[in-house]
Amino acid sequence: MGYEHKDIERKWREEWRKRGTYRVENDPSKPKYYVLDMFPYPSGAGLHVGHPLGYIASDIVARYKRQKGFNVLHPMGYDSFGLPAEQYAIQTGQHPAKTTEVNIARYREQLDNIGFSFDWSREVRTSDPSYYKWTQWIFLQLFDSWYDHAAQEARPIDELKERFEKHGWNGNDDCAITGNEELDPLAAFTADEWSGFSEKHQQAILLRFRLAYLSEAWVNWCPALGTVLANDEVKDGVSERGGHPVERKRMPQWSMRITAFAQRLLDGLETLDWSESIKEAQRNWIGRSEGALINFQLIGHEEQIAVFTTRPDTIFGVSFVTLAPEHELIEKITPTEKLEEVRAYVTLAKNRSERERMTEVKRVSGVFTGAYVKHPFTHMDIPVWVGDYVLGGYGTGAVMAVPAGDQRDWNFATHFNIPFTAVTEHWDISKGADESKEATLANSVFLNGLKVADAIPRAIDELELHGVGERRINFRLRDAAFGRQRYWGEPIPIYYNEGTPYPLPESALPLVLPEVDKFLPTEDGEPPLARAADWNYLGHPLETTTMPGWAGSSWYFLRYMDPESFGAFATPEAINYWQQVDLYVGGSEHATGHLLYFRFWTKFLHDRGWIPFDEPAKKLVNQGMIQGISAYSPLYILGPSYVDTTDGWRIPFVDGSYLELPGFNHPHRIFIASSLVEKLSELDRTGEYLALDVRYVSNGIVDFKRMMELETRADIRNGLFVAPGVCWMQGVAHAYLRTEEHPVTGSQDFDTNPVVEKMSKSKHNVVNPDDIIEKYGADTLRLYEMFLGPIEQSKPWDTNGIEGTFRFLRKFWNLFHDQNDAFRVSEEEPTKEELKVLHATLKKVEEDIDKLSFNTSVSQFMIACNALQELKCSKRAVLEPLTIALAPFAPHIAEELWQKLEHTDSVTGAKWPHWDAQHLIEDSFSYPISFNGKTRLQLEFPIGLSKEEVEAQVLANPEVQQRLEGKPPKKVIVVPKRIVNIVV
RNA sequence: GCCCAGGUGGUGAAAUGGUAUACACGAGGGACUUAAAAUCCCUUGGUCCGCAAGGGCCGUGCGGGUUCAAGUCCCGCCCUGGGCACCA
Repeated sequence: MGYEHKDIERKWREEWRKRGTYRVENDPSKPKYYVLDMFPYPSGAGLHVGHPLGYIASDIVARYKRQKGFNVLHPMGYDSFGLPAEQYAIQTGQHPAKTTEVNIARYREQLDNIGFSFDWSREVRTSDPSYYKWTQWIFLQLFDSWYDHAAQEARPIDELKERFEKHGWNGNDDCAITGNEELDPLAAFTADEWSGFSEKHQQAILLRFRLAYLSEAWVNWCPALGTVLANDEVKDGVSERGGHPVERKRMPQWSMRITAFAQRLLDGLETLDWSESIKEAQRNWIGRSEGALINFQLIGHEEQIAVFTTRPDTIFGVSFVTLAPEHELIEKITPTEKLEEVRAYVTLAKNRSERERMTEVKRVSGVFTGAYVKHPFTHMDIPVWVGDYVLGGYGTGAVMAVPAGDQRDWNFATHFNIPFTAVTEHWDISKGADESKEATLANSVFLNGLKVADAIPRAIDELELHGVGERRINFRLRDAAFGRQRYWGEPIPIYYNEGTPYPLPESALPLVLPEVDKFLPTEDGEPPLARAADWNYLGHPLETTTMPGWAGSSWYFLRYMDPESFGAFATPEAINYWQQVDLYVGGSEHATGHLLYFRFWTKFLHDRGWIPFDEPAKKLVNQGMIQGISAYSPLYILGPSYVDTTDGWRIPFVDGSYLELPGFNHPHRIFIASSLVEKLSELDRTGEYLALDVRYVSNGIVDFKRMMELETRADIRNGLFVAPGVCWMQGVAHAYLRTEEHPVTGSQDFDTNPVVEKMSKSKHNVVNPDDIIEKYGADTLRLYEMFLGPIEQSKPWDTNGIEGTFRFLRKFWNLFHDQNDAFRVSEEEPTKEELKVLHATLKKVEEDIDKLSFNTSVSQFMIACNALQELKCSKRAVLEPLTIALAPFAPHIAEELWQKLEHTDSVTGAKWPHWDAQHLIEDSFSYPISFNGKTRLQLEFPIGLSKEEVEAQVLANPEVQQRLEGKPPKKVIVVPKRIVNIVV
């Protein structure tokens, strides 16, 4: 009886599906609102309670906006290409498409249980050929484009070709050109020369300008995964997924020229309503720095060494030049007698893994090349060194070393005893470098006496005047690696004619992922696609690498606008109607990956005229993580011993006696499976903690009874548990729950150590939303997730707290029902007080949704419910609008009550109730009377009273008089409807 | 090291410069009940005085400041979480 959440929720899920309640049409007569959640990857683990947090928030906004009269696009789909399915395929032979299908079905089921208002008719999957046809199409457009820096936009490559035909190329006429430059700079050519070039040569040159291009590039090669990783997929020298070692390697590589858009990606941030931390992360990632490019003439060679510096003002402090070990001039300039030594160092430095270089930051290493350059102003000889503190991939791979102004240079110079002088006033160079921007220059000829800020432009002017340098803006952002030596991704629509890449014609799209016998690289190290029979286009070999995970997710928001569109990724009508995403909700871990590529592709599509806006999402909210509370029990290993049981199980255990463990109230007896003991002894992990499955833990105490109940179920291998008598862990074969000699009988509790950390399977702290919904219902789950705290904050999940929201829903239900659960709503006129509760709630909830402050709106509903219960109010005029307002938060119960209120339409379409300020007007206000800011008493006065009247009445009050002890107050401050403060 | 976010009861948290701790959990007490569940009511920052009614003092990471009034604004620190990093 009462609020039967299971029946209600089942009924309405079914009803919504039947009625097509959440279907959205592209209806230009209505104002639009686009709410989007970040694309989920359908992992095999399914959803835990942390995942839907953002979806619930966006669903509330979507439903609210719909009630406010907007046509709301709120779609969902799957970023369904990706590594885990492929890893699983390699292990099991199961086709990734199949695994993905199963995982998606599971995701869908879980999502459906929560009651989201997604329009599933618009679902997209990146691994669906009808979708990736357009991912490939966009790739072809990128291949067909170059970046015109003068116009600051992407243009068709044909225009560049025309330009070459007419004017040739002067070496740098404002075209973006990256990749291969440091190894093989592209020389200028005339129009005549261009015409004389072979087709192959012309294509090779055009490739240097295309926005999707193939080049020899340094890549992060991960041998264990057999693939190339992007910079943001590598963390601490190992792969982000799986933690395998990664090495630097040079190989032909498809890349995206995102660097061409660096300045616009930076500038565009100013226009976005995104969190400051995400914008800052992107700014750091793009890493713009202003400075100068300075050329140092090599002595005895034609070449110059170009360096980039942000401190050209310290030019007179240059005491040596350092090249990165990868620098191409090293071989050339090193005299024969030094060659062996230099080569040895270069080999060593290059082979030092990223990890070593990271952990040995403080270790200075380098070698003198024997070569010298000329100082551009003083014409003194400056030695050239090689040092691994200079990075090959940043700037020009060379620095002018100013030990007096840069700490790293100072360390290097000090280590190798290279002499140097101060370049700023009053500085003791024996103590370190003066990196202060407030310093005044010294020993610097024409810069003497200038502040750093003034010296920099002056130095650049001089460099330009002497033709030895120029103003230069440098970006940290690198071009994005685009090819993956992987099977489960979009095939790159490129074929090769005598080694030259050509685009497939649009008519050949989609280039469907072929069947292969194994999902592994071939014997000679080719990617899996090389295994496919007939992997060619009209006899020409097709590209065998596939696109990275971020390809499909860089434009998916456009496909939702028009998912069926056959002739375009979306029709112009659909794009013009839906425009940008109004609210984008997702995790902040995508700050520099997805969110940057997403913006990049949007800018590109804008430049080429396919979409009318150049930022994908106006407002972005990062939901915080919901953390798990892990329950730890100390792990004591006292040495393995075994007991054979009568039924043939080998019960390994560790000392059968109870242990008094420090910090725990109850004695422990811990048994550990033999294989585990061996493993742990090897690892020497005695004294560490083991995680217990949180399903058995309540308030930090293990509920032994519950554990026994749950573990008699079929799937006993799910997780670890420790009991007074038994320890059992996932993946340990020789463990058994019950023994003859050590029967587990009692319901003896024991303590665990709670630790708040990331919710994950490996920590046994995962809470599954399905379990919560089973017990409390989806509406309670939705409310509770919102009630936990501000959306963007991380917070631990504590199932114990959920009772509060569950109780609230039951109380709300009871407002509509009598003691016998008969529906009873009166048609009486509401009282003034009841109306005040209603309108205060509508006002607060509306304001809070606009601020995305959902926790406070849930509180307000609770306050209203408590107040109405107190007032014994069951009047339609109050409850009906409240039901509409609650619907975005708890749609099932609201729909049920709405129906009971004799409505035949859905509450989803009900107009959001208008709140009226007249119901909120108070007659009087209870003033806190404070003395020197400390509240001492309350006095009630009518609202209409003037400041002076209030002051007079307050001072006339006997209690106030008593506190004043007859002395006149220094000052009395009256803030109407706020406070009275008396200064004594 | 640099950048960003944050620090308030036992816990999750609330508070346009204006009554700090709303709402909820937990805890304690009580009502109803044969009992349990459910529901409802009361208490719940610390501390001191008082039999009590009630009252005093202290309290939003620490130290200063502005203000009639500071969790909120300013200056200087400390701590936690996240991001970046031999980036020239």
